[in-house]
Amino acid sequence: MTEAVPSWTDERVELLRRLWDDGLSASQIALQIGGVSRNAVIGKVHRLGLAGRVKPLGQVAANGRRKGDEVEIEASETVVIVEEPTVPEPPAIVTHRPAPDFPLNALPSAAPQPVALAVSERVTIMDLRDSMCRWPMGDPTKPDFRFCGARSITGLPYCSQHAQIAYQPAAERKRDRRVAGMR
DNA sequence: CCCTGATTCGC
DNA sequence: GCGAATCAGG
Repeated sequence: MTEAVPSWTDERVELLRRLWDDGLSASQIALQIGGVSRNAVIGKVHRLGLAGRVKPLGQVAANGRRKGDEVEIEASETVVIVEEPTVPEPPAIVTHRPAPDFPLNALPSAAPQPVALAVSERVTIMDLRDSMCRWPMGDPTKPDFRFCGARSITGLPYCSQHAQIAYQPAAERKRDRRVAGMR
């Protein structure tokens, strides 16, 4: 069965609103809601009339694209006063309870390693640069402890692989039907 | 190249 | 209504 995604149910729309309002990007929202592409998210956002959220300060940035249309110099500059002059959009992604932190995987086999990717990159805290996945690998008390180090999703501390593990969408657990290996 | 959101348009 | 493809930009 292809367990077709419910489409935009009230709950999903609600979640979408929340996340969008929290300033998450469409792709991030798509990952969390699950089953939808970022395009789908953007499309929905527009249809809901949520588009044009808080702009990155200053630039009201009109739409950049206008196909066969000529200039449209209407728009009375009713410049919006930014509500919060000092709000850099912190990590508001905590909708589903995040990340298991290192102390946990000290357990025999509770270590988060369902990801069998080619662990080509694994870095020590020293080499952990920005935009690198901070998923812990190994025992933090041992010298061989490393972080995933793969490219993290913008705005998140993890790469796409680990982000999906850390931030699992509120799955519809009607009867729980987790089939391993979708996609 | 990575990422953003915006728009169009066939379904 | 939906979202892939596309566009425009950072």
